[in-house]
Amino acid sequence: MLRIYNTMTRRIEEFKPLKGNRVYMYVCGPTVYDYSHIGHARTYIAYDVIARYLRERGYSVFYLMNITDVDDKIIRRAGERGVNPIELAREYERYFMEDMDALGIQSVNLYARASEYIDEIVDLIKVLIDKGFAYETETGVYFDTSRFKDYGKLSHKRPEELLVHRIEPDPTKKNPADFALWKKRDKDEIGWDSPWGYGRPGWHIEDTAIILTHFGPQIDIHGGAIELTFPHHEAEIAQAEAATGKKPFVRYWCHTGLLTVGGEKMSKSLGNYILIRDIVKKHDPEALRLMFLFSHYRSPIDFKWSSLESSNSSLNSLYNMVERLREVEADEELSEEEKKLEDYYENFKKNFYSYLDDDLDTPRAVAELFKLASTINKILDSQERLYALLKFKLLSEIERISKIFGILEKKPTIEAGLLESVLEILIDVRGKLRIKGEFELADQIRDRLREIGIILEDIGYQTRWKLRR
RNA sequence: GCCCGGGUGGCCGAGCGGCUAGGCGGCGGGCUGCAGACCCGCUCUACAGGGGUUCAAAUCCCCUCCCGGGCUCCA
Repeated sequence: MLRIYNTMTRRIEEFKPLKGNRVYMYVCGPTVYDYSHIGHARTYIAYDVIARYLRERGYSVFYLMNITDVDDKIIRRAGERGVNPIELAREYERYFMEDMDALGIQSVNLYARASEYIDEIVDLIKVLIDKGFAYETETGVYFDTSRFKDYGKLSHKRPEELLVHRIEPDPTKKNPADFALWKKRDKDEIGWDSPWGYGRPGWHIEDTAIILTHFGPQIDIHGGAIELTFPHHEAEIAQAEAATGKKPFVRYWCHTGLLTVGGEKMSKSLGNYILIRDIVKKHDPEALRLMFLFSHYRSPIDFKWSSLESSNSSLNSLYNMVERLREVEADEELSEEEKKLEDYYENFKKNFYSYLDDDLDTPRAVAELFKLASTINKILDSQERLYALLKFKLLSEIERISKIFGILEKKPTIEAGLLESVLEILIDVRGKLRIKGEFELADQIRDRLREIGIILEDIGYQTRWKLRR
């Protein structure tokens, strides 16, 4: 039985989708006005693993993510650069996709751009006004939080707490807690026509419109980082439930812990802003994934380069084990030791999946994986061969795990550039043999290379190579 | 100020009433022409501090200290 923590109830609950084994899953995507940083990586890797696990568990998951391409920050940045905001958004969206690819995140079924849902957003706002949950002022259309009794239920805030605000509220609002559905703007800014005049959507409405369009009034999982709980997700509940009348809008609210660098939230002014693209240049993305798996998705993580390096070593040791297992010769006899390993393996499976079932407890599952690795290494140390069926079982299990975690997915391949370097080393060593007069060995190298299609030609003590046609 | 999370061994990080988590690093040993990988052992009875509850507390309760997040920009 799969159980998952629900921010709404603050409890771990049994996971039961609305419609059989179909899972509607939505995660708040990025605002594309800058390169993505490791905080994004943390969040999206966490949901990638959740989606992968649900699928491995037999659920048919539709994973939907929005791309916020209409937003104040985008407009400001575009203004600074003198470019069109949508063009700027497309550019950073492309970088975002590249980063997701680099991190091995392919689990999202559909990315939805806010700008392509303006009609749906306008329709949704109309419904909210008609039902008396929203009102128009000279600056925009606002959601009337006093009309929605449940406002605050997700973030567990009392109504009086909602009156506290850091930013000066728009004076036309009835209540400081009310939030914008439509912002009226001048024609010189990017925007769209609406029944309330030219302008653009508020921050929270796009997600609700996209969800209602693709999934309808109720979904199974809605995710995002913990910082989005209030006001963003609170507002989404208000918009959706007020508009459709169906409760709950979301069956399981998931929130991932925040990532800090040097104990503080990343910011450019602090100089602790680490981009995904800078990490993957120097480090194995799988090491980053493993680093995140070492802690629970809801726990905060303080990023340290030393942790990433430590995870890289851990990853290497797992790869070594897998390689040894792949290469060991199979036989048909089951030894006493192998019997024990088989029992251990059955036990491992039980533990491993029960930990993942328990609110995706990857730290404990990963711990089990390392114990398994150590057990496999021991047996590979103690005997030359491995019982064929056992070898097969272990390898297929590891493959399944690698699919869930998105690690150990690289097959050892040599790309062309590397192959050339290897050839150069070989030619260099052969040259040294010739200088020493060890022609027999040098000729052997030349002959064996010729057999596989590589021709060596000596010109004095220089050697060049070409491929046989 | 109010509301949430946290503070665990050299480092990272689980556990959340009794049952050796795990990883990384270091040291010693085994294996090895050398290196690497791997195995064994040690570092490792650690849980911010102070009270309390309990047969039993890192885990529950109270107080204090420190850190992070939210309180309409945020993954």
